[in-house]
Amino acid sequence: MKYYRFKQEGRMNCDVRVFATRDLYNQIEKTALKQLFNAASLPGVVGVIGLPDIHQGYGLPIGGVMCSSLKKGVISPGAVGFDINCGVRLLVAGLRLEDIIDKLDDIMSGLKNEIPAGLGVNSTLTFTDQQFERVVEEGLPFLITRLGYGQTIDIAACEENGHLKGADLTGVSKKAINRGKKQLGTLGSGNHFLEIQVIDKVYNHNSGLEEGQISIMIHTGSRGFGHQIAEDYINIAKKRAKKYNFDFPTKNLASFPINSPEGEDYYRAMACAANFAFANRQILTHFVRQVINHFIPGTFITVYYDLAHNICKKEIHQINGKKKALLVHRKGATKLSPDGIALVPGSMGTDSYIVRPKNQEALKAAFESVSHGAGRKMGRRQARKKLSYREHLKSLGEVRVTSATNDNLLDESPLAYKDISEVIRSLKETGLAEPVVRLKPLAVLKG
DNA sequence: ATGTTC
Repeated sequence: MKYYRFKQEGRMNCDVRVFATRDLYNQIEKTALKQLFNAASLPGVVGVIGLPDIHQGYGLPIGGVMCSSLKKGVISPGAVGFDINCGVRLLVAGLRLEDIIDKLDDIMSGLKNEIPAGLGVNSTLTFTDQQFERVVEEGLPFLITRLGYGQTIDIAACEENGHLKGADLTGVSKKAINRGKKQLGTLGSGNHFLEIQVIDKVYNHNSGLEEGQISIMIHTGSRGFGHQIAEDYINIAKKRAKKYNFDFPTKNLASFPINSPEGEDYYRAMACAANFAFANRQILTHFVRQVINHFIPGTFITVYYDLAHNICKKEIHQINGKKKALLVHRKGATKLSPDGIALVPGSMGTDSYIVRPKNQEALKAAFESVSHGAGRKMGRRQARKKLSYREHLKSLGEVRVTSATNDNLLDESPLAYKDISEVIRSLKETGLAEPVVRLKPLAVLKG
């Protein structure tokens, strides 16, 4: 286990641990570290960690985890971020590379036709007010058993069974609901993608997966719905700072006491956005099943796992050797599944991994968290300026890219992201995780 | 990330 420990001092309420080797540590921005110290200074915060690839974010850095005491702590909309339950789902098909390779182009254009993608794009589906309310409050169990999008066996394969409890639409603005209702069943834009992959290396045979098998990865979140909820509550938190006599170390970490009316409202609204995102990935799964079965009838597609990158949840962890009930905020970080696996996606056109914990002590010290994927190396604007289309195409190699909009292609180029193998190496070196399976992209539908 | 800049 390898981490840097910053002892509690000044306004901090707890230590900060940053999982990194010396090399990695030297690459971390000062501003990202400062954000961790700020997080540790919020009332009732009892644990803050940074994962090896942290970089500056809004309030809390991407790759940051902040735990507050459920009794005395805060809940911070900024620490969850704007894309609530942005996350990744992995599907496994009963197909091998040779079964699909000749039909890949047809399947990709089928997916492009079926799945709305891009900024501000709306769904092809319509939901009544009541259906929408039940989907976001009850999550996958309702969507699957009552609306028919998938099979009940899919539910158990998702983090929290695809349903964050306590979701309640009453604290969600009309504006958020109106945006959300039109967007359930869409891919989105930016780094969101849908990718067909082949399993090209199995490090551990307990994974149940075989080399040459086909998988599909879906990366999307809660679209305008979660974004609006985040914006609404961040604004409220900034305004209420006085009421609760909070002197936030930075505005962007504005928070509520967990047990305040506003704090409870945010949790219930955040849970709605989390359920929306689980449902969104489930509906896209339904489209994937339809399209692949259209071209290759009889194909069985299972959900391998589905996890969140940006969320806060009530969990039990050890603090100073004692079990404590915490509210764990993860931003650009994921929790290991009950089976002890996590998905670590690469950028568009690069490898992804399934990982498992390497060192149990590190796992506990990190509140069972690992990195969420290859972070950005260049900002969006910087990527557009610095990269040429030719370099970008070359970096994609054999990977076929279908873009919904052909917009901002360079923003999401593999060249604008860190090398995923470096992220995996850093997880190994810090003892957080090791690879179980490597997935190689064949074709990607870019959002 | 996002009907694209508190």
